[in-house]
Amino acid sequence: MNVSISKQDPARIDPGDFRHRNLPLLLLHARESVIACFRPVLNEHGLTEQQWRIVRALVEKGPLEPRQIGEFCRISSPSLAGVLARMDDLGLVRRERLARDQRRVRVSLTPKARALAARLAPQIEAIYRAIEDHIGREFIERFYATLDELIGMLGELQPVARGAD
Amino acid sequence: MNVSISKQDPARIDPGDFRHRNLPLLLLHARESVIACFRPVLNEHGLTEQQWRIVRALVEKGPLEPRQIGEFCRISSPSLAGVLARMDDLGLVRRERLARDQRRVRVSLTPKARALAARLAPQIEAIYRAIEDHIGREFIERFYATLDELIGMLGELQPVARGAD
DNA sequence: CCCGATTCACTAATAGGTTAGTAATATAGT
DNA sequence: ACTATATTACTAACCTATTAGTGAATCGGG
Repeated sequence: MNVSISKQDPARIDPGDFRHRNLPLLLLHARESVIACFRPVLNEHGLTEQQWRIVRALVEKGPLEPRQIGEFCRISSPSLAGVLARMDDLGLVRRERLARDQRRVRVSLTPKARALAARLAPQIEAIYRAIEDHIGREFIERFYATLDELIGMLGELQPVARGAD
Repeated sequence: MNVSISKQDPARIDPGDFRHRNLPLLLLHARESVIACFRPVLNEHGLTEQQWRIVRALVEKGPLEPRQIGEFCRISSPSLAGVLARMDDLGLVRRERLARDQRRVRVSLTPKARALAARLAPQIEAIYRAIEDHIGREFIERFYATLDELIGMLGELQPVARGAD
């Protein structure tokens, strides 16, 4: 009699079992759409997205240590090791041990990287303006605020999840 | 006299040259915050995020061809080749050539993958409810709508950029 | 029917992400 | 001073992303 009710068999799965759209997927798609606007100019200058994030962070904040770069640029420590090594090879950054704490490293931009950033920054800003022109400045401003809010609220949810170990 | 005006030297770069926050970075952070809620349960069941996206897509839409999976799950063709091969090895999907078009492939879920999805789906849905409880259902609904809108609007911007080749 | 162009899945090479774990250094407590 | 702990950057192994390019199959126009 209850044949029409799904889930009588726990091994059964049915499209209707997903009441929520895949949010990580939607965010991936959105990010992909945005980055696609910038990737052409980055590639033109031989930079990857991650490298540009780091260059920009160092321009904005001055020399940083790897863990600070990782936190600000959202790059994990293992990824960062490779990225910074390649950037060092390319002559974009310099790495030096701190005298007072031999564990730590100070990463700073080379003149070459500064010149690159100076060439790139206006192009990047132009793309932001083009995006604003197309989809509306208010929309973007609200979007920034929404993302900040989401990150803030999920940040206080995660510790709860970790407590369930 | 105009020393206070930056950019007198085109090779000079200055934190103030960035008037817009890094949007791809903000989206990355947001996505990271969301996926962090789900990753523990996925790992518990031995699935990567990409594998779960594919399983879910096949549950929702039935058997698909690689390029359809790639489009829906936002996975590039080269990545997909590896992901599907590993999923095949794990016994999660089956791949068969179409008789009428030997270039194409049909990917379908195995019973094992269906059982896995049946176990996972309620847990995933529970996490969505926990998120809704914490940050508000309305917020999430608006957020979905905003992301859709952004994707839609950027989708019509990109062809313009490609026209500049 | 044939040939050029397109489509499809795939490979190769390199970069980055995730998880787990390591070695060196520094710090706190005794 | 000395040991236990914590921190920092790093390595290893595996998986995924990006870019470029390949070969097989199909399609469309002549």
